[in-house]
Amino acid sequence: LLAAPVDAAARALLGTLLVVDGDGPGRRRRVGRIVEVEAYSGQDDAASHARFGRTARNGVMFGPPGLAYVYLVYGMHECLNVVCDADGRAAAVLVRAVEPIEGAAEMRTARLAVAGRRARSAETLARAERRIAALPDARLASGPGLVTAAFGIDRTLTGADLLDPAAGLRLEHGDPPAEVMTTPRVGIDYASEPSRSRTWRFLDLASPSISIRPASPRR
DNA sequence: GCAAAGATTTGCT
DNA sequence: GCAAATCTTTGCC
Repeated sequence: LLAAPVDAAARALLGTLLVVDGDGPGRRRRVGRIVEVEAYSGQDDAASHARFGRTARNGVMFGPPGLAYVYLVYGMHECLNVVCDADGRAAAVLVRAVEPIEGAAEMRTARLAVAGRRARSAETLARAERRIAALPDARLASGPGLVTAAFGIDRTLTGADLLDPAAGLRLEHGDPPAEVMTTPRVGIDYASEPSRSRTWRFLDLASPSISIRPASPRR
């Protein structure tokens, strides 16, 4: 399924469950439904990390489907990708938003921990804590950087097999959305045409957890 | 070696 | 609505 061309694989990932096992009192089980993704391809895609060919960072994108590719953007946010397409072909699907199903309290705790690490002053920390405490469960993982914050995912997981039923972070089967909307990808204005306009963002408009971005529909 | 820019989020004007 | 925060990656000299 994930071995398909990356746009088809991205569609197929919508509705799939993202699962983090609990391994103690400090890290409890979390489950969410993937409701927004973007497809990225190889050298034919001017928006992809693989557009310059194979490098130290993107190497895993050339590997077999189902591996995790986690990278740091803007020096502060980690983003989770699922490697797709056949082994040897660079492709990955960015997980942009997840709808919490189980363990929302744990996700909120994880969000607070990230905010605590980042805050530069007591005032901004208090403000951030109030903001996160007031978030509806559905908004805890409604952005690529928020998915990793809520699920406790970082770059050390790059290369992990998300299809392994025994993995601490894994994908599990979930029901696909009734209707899928497509738009151009977000935040890739640096890319040339036709890559920039390619409609490789896929979302479940019925979900309350999709990200709110300039290129996304309003709710 | 160096400089530039980034698959984002948050807070303030 | 705009710009800062923050650090890694990558192209190029």
